[in-house]
Amino acid sequence: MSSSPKIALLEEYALIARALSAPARLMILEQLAQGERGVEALAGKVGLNLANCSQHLQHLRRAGLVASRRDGKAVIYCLTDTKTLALLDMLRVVAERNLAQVENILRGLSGGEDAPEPVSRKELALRLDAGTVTVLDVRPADEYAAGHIPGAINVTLAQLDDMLPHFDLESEIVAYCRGPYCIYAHQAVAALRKRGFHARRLEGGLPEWREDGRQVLQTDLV
Amino acid sequence: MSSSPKIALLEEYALIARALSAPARLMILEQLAQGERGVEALAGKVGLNLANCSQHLQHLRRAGLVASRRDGKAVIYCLTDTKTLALLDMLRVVAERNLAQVENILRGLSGGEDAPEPVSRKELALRLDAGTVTVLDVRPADEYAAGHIPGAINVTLAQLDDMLPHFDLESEIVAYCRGPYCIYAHQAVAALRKRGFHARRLEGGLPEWREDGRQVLQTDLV
DNA sequence: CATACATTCAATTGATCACTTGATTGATAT
DNA sequence: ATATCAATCAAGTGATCAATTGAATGTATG
Repeated sequence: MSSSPKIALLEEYALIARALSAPARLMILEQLAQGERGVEALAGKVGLNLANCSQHLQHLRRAGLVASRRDGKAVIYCLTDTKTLALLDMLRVVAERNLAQVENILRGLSGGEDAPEPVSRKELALRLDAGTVTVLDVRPADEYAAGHIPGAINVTLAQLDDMLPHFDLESEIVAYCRGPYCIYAHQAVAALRKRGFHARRLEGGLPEWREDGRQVLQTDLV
Repeated sequence: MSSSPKIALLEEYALIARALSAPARLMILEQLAQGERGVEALAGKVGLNLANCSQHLQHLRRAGLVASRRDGKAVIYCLTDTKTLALLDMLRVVAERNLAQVENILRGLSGGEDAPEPVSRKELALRLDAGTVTVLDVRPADEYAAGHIPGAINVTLAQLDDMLPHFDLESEIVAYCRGPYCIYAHQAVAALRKRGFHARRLEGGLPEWREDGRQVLQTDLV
């Protein structure tokens, strides 16, 4: 019951903003950006109670950000619009520019050092063709299997130390993860640089890479 | 008290989203996009209680979206970052793409007809130079005085009917207002088209025009 | 120094939200 | 049909929020 059309419009915009105003829902959206998921899988990944996760999903659906379809007993959710990724990224950009707390946390992730500029997706694509770079996918194995950059090696943070001897101290390493909200790549780069490697983050994550229309490899789902 | 840096980051992003989750605050931001304002002026424009407006402003400041300075007895607020405008516009885009309700309201504003595509700022600038267009500023007189597109005529919706005889039925009229959240231009275009004029909206409003680095004229504040 | 003014703070009320628990729906398999 | 499983619904609790009112703060002016 809105008095004027102006307020009615603003209430719709506010509905979307409200949908983005809970960390749990941002994590759900980050997961859905990787690909469609069932409710139970989402609840597990995000660390939520099943019923709670279902409620968050319906909150997101009311805001038009996700859609669902039935597949047998399961209900599969997905993003309705890849533009949502741009909105999420803009939210991050504004946060990084205006909130000192965000800068502090990011500096903390880099071990107090200044992190190097991320590598653009275009540059990585060129250097992948030229073979002058090692690419690390720092996500959990199941997400790597569901789709990854061709040539990328799947190494979780826990496995990283064991892998160090296999890397070249001279050539550059580029790490990526789920996207701008994911900190795995930050942490991997910090760990590698502390040990003397030349490491940088990829700008964005797999969803952004896919959104660019670049090739994504899927491991057999036997 | 955040367990992990990841959640701490997401809480910061969510803080900004929460700041955008109330229509009143979106209206405040729209006003501040026009230029800096005192608390009382904002409260008046947005139709809020003074104390309430002050609280909303502090909510926005906690999210880093606005900043304040003292000027004598008054406290003047302004946007901290023009990137915020891009975030607000993205919010609108996602809403228009995914919420049927938004489409309904916008169609209602255009009197049930399909509204024509808006005129780009670049096109308007060219046609202003060529003199092949009439530009209407459909905002209140004080906002027009504080800054407007050179050559634009200030006509509020209430005055529009009286001005109709002065307009040419053949040449095109372009109307603009505060920006993407403002519906004055929509309504003016609908009214003009209903009467047979060739009218279109400008894409964005004065803040976006200024953000492009284009000329803005200010009426003397004698 | 006292007064007036603009803004903020503090305390209250009603509404909404996040999360939990337990019951219910919908679809498959035996 | 019955059992089983995934997901949603319903109800309850504690927390947060929006809006209002009245008091307190800080700044300029007499």
